[in-house]
Amino acid sequence: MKILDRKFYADDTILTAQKLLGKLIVKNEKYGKVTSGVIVETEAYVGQYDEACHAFNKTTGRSRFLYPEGGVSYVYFIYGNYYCFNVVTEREGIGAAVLIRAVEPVDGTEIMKRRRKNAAKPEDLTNGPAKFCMAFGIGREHNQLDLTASESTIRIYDTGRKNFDIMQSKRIGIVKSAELPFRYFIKDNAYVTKHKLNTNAIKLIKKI
DNA sequence: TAAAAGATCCGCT
DNA sequence: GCGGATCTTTTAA
Repeated sequence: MKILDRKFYADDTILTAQKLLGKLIVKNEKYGKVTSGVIVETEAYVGQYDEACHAFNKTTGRSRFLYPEGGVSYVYFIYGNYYCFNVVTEREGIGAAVLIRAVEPVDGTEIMKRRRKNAAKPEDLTNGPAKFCMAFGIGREHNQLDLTASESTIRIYDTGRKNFDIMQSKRIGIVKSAELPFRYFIKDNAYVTKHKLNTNAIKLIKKI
């Protein structure tokens, strides 16, 4: 498998959010083990005209990490309890990123189960942005990682997975710019976040 | 210095 | 489907 390179992330944020579906995210664990999963749900945060983006019209203590060149991680803390993991996109100076909302577990599921005691079923391990971070053990120390480097703790690979439909909907849990349809997910995948928006979603792309 | 809001999860209905 | 928990980050004064 091949690691996604800088060029992949330099693309338009909305396209990158779609292209990340079906890709494999891998994190190194102790004793040579890894946790990994296929990305099945993403959201785009584009900065310029998107008020929900942390970088909209400003640079703050945390949002300064949204401006490096694409392919770097952006991890932030939310609701007093949870972490969310993003991938910075486009070129240096543009504050935009893709939020990883859900993955389908591949390797290290026993580690994920240990970290996700509340998960009754396998699909509860990683079907949500903060659940994914809990299952993978992602925290502040994983901010600003270069995801294109083979020695990085977290990397994203091209799997060659195909034959799936991409669905589009409004984003979940935001108030500002809530009308923008920048959420993307793989149709009929059991590991996608459960939400009423799923049924109203628009069919977008057929992958070959 | 203080106050309000927040890219969520979980338990209960 | 709905509301509470919980505390960091941001913004305003």
